[in-house]
Amino acid sequence: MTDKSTQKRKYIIEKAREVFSSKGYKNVTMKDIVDACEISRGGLYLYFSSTSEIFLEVLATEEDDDDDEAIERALRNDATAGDMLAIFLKEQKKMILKKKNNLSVATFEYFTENKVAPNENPIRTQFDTAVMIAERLIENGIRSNEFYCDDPRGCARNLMYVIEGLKVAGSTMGISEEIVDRELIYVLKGLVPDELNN
Amino acid sequence: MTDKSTQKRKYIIEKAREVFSSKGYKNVTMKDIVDACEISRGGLYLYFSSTSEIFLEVLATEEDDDDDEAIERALRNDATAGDMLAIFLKEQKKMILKKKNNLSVATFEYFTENKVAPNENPIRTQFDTAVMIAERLIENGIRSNEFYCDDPRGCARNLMYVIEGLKVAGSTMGISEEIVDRELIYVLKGLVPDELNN
Amino acid sequence: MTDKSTQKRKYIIEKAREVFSSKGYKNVTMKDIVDACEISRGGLYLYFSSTSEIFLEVLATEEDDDDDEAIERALRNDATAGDMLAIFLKEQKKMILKKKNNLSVATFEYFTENKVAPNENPIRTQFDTAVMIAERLIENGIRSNEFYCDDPRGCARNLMYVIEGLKVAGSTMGISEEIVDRELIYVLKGLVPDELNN
Amino acid sequence: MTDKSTQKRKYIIEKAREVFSSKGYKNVTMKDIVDACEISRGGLYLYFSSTSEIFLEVLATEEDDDDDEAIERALRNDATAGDMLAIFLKEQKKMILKKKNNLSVATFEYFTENKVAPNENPIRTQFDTAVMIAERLIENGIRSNEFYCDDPRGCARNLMYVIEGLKVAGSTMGISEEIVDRELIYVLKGLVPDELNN
DNA sequence: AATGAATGAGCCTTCATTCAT
DNA sequence: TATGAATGAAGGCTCATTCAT
Repeated sequence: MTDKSTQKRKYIIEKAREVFSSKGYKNVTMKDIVDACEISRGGLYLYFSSTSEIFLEVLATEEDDDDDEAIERALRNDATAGDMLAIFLKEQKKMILKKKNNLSVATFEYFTENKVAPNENPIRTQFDTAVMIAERLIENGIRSNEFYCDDPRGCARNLMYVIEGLKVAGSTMGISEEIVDRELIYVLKGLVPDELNN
Repeated sequence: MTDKSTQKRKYIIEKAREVFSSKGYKNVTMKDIVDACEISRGGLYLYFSSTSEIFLEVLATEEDDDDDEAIERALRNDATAGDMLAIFLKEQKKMILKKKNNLSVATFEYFTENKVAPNENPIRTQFDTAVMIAERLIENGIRSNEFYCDDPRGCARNLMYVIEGLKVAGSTMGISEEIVDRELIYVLKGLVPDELNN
Repeated sequence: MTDKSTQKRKYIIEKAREVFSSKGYKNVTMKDIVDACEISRGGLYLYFSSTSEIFLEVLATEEDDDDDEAIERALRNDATAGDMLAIFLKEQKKMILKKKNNLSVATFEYFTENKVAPNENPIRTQFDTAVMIAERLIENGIRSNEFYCDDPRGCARNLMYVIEGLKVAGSTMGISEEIVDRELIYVLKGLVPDELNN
Repeated sequence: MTDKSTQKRKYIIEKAREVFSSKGYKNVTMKDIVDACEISRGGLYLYFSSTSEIFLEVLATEEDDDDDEAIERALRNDATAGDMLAIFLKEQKKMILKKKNNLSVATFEYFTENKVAPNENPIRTQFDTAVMIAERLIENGIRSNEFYCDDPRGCARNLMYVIEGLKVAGSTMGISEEIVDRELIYVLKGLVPDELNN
């Protein structure tokens, strides 16, 4: 029972993720999720009692992410720092350009109307994690003399804020791959010793 | 007549701006605006027939902005480039920290569900304008030897994307003034000749 | 004033006739009439206070009808009874096939929901008039030996009920000119001495 | 489930029939039907989403009609052709005089604003059926020498158009039983050999 | 556990009617 | 007289939520 119902919760979460991914947060009704899950209205209420509750669980339940894995693999092997940062940025680009399932719109919608304590806020957690990863990658590069930077954390943060900005731009004004590249390269230039920039 | 009704339109727009400012876009109903304006349901329909229509007019109607003016004044006088950039950033900070009426959430919501031709998109226009202003200010600083930068436009863009990122962060994770300052300073450091950074 | 306002009433009536003619009765709003007359909402209320009131006046105000006139002319001259009946029926056909401005739908709608004393009912009046005319035409024909009929009034009534039936059929099922002709001819055959039918 | 909901549909249809019967088509709102059914607004929308949809089903769902049955019975026994025609006409009279649930007004209203392909038009179908029945009855009478007529179909059609005309007259001008009788008798006289008319 | 019919609150929209100018 | 802005009642529709089965 408990086991079975845990399974069902997971099932609902995954279906709901798809729904939020394509419709954002506010546009999603319980019926949308009921339909996606092909269960009954009442059935859904046995597990969750609002879209908000479901959404939080969707966020809490990490999607299987082969990307982080790719980075882990790279870190374990002998990839150069540049290679690894490239992998990281490629992932970020996918999200900016919506080439991958993307909860960012839904998340934005959710957290703009539901204020949450900072430390419980998955958005912040994800952001902080991303900053940390970027920082680690940059430090790696510094150690291997590929990059130069006297404030790796500051740089990582700058990078991530630029990426956030690009995500918004992608959703609100539309943005081309070229523009994303241009901005990312601008940031990266600051990491490369001057003589290489010429 | 026409004059009076123009007044009323303006009145509605301003009330609506407050509403969108505090509730975003999707959550706003015609009733909300009716209530804010203290007019009748039918009365509102005399002027506008949907929240979307109203919202677009809110965007189109520039809020009286003493900030641009402040910058203009500064430009006319003998303010240093640094002073002027400071004024510009102070304004941006206000928006990030929501210390001033802020449509960015509503705007985000609107344009994520209503795709618009790039050149008609007020968001993009505003963004481009801000980039232009920042670029101009930076160039000023370069001319007066206050700043150093070999890609003023790139730097202006980087600055604005960071600011966009900070706005989102402000809306979704919450953000303190310190953090905003830290990020802006990080960008500015890149503008100042190295010897001064020490 | 009185004179001027009488003119205006007439003006409104005629514009309203067009509206009722094309939209029926129930679909017509005060605004429709206001728009057709190009006057103000309040202005219309100075003359009439409901669509019902206007509609009754439309009915009461005979439309200038060149058809009756055509018949009158025919009656004055030496047209044969057959010619005259043909003119009469041609008019009826126009109405059935909606080739002329036609209040019959509006009238039907009005009188099905507003019961009126028989003698004040313009529909009945018009119907009775039409029966009378038909009767007179038939009698003419009998006198000239063109027609044969021992119950001219009954025949006239039968004719007019068939015509009413054809009007409904025209509005509800659609009806072709051939069918109208066929039915009218069926009735007329009863008027022609048997030997001529062969 | 399906069975229960089928029952409910039927229930709604029957209640709606009464409503349309007494108020016509255009005056009927979803609320009227909700009230008649004593269900909730939302409940009705579970089954139907517009008055139009409901009305079409009302038309499609034949009301239990003991009349056709009466005729069938008569046909099976040794009723004379005259008897049978009398039964048929009695039914028609009921409808003309609104002594039985009568959708003709509503139907008229519906089909004057919703044009439908002729063969899908239930009004036409019903009319054609009635003509056919009348024709059959007349032919019966001819075979038994009760009636005389050299164009049974034409006569049947004439009869039905007169009946349609009488229905409209009933709705718009009001009509007495005597008048109905008079008109029907007029038509029937044409069926009876002359010598009997005296 | 699961179903899905039913409810009713809440927003949308239109229109007859009024009223200050 | 004439205007047209303003009102609010009425009806449409959707959706979260409940509940009998």
